[in-house]
Amino acid sequence: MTRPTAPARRPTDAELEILRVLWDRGRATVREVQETMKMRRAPGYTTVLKLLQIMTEKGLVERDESERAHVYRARLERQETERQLVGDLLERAFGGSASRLILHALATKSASVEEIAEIREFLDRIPGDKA
Amino acid sequence: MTRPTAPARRPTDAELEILRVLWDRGRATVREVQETMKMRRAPGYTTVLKLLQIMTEKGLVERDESERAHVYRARLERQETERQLVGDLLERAFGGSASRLILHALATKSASVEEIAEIREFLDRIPGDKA
DNA sequence: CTTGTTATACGAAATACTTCGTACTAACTT
DNA sequence: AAGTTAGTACGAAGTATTTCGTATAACAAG
Repeated sequence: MTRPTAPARRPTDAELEILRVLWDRGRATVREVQETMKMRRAPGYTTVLKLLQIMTEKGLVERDESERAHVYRARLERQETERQLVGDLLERAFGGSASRLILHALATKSASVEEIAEIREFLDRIPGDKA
Repeated sequence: MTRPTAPARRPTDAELEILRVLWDRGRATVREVQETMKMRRAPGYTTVLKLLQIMTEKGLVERDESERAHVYRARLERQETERQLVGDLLERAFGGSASRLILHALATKSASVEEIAEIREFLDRIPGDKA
């Protein structure tokens, strides 16, 4: 009865947590990922395994099976996935208006002085901005 | 076997689309929401009805049943929900670093000259920024 | 009053997400 | 060789999301 739902264009919550571990470490076994994640969420070993298997099917990660303990790594660069996530939110919630999203992000006050300087520099380098 | 999943802290895709219609119109019947959505996604009438019923249970929207055709409106301001969504992405993908998120948003090039000026003004008003 | 229109309510189906148990296998220990 | 350890594979359960059909009630037109 259900029209096939449009394919999810973004990693799920659990997938993103795993990807972040892989981005930080470059490559990791299931055990290593799970140990690292125990800090935050503490999913069981087989849960992480299952997720990595699914992520392999989806093409989110690559698996090296040459060793007994398979070694995984992210298929996309962190930057690329971040770009997708931001683009997705931009469309879904802000109708593509980057500034509205940015003002919210700035309002979280989590930006440090250095970060703000970095943002200024970036603004200065945007072509066509004559302000 | 499954530990109850932590409650989703954000509206789903379909819910967000409906909320956007309600924010734009202020209040609307199922019919009005569905007509407006036909442009983009074209879900059937009863689908929109069901979603609004669920959203009522969740407390995302309020229902006025005084007329035959119930009238719905969003419980939270657009701003508040946007803030939640941005905060959520910030945590999930950027570890709270607003500037990394912002640089991605800026890189989409969808920000107009006016918007960039607005962002600059906002930056200037951030206390403690002596750049 | 009968018929057609428009509404809500409700249930059910299909997919997706997350979790973990169980089975099995390879490797290491004693 | 037998037992222990550490790994993968697989299936299943529970919640969530999205979709729509069907039933039913209210209302409007003849």
